[in-house]
Amino acid sequence: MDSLLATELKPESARALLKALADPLRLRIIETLAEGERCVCDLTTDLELAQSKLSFHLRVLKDAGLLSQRVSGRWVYYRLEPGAIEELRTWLGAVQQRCEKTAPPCC
Amino acid sequence: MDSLLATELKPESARALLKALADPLRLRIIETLAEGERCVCDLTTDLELAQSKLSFHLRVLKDAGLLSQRVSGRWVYYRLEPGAIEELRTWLGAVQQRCEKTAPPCC
DNA sequence: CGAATCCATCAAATCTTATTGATTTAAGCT
DNA sequence: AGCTTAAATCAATAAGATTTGATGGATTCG
Repeated sequence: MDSLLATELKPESARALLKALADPLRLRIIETLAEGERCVCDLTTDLELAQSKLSFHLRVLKDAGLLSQRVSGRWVYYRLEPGAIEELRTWLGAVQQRCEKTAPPCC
Repeated sequence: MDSLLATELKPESARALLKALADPLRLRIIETLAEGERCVCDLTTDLELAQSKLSFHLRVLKDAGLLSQRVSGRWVYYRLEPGAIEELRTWLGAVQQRCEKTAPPCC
């Protein structure tokens, strides 16, 4: 029915996305995963991070919907969920619309 | 020379924008200012906020480039800087591009 | 001038996030 | 089974962000 409509992001989810992206380390993770799916152990060496630290940030990104994971044996592979950023852009577009009324200077 | 090119946002500034937007109260301020320019005293009553609290968040938004201010006598009027959100959207678009290579599953 | 109003700033208290090192669960290996 | 490795979780701490109430500068008004 509304399959063609971009489902408007809940403010709550939008904020989770914004907050997740607003961190330099997490952006590094995202840039790295842009190269392709990686397992946690490769990420720790590539990014030179303590394992538990990386795990913490991966969780933030996953909870926000920016990453998904795939488990294979002992390894866990993370990859980007590119739709998430698209949704955020759409949401920002809506905010922008509301802001562009360019209301008259007050008083 | 590059006057027509959207000047790419520095990561530092992008993060400031993301962080500034990732807060419910600050989003309320933005939505309110979307109605038009307002002085701080009107905002305190409209949003029912302590003055120093509002002042704090206005500063965060202004430092991120989302608001600008105009001083007139005792009053300070804040208004949206709509270009800021546009810049953020552009920046997000660039991130998205980098992410959409859809690299092959690892291993 | 003196009183009142608008607003920014400051310091202290509190709340939230991030880091660290240790522990735990699960899987694979010999 | 015992040993090793991968990764999540936990508890303690550190670091940041926000809130609160107080203070001070600037401006207007009587």
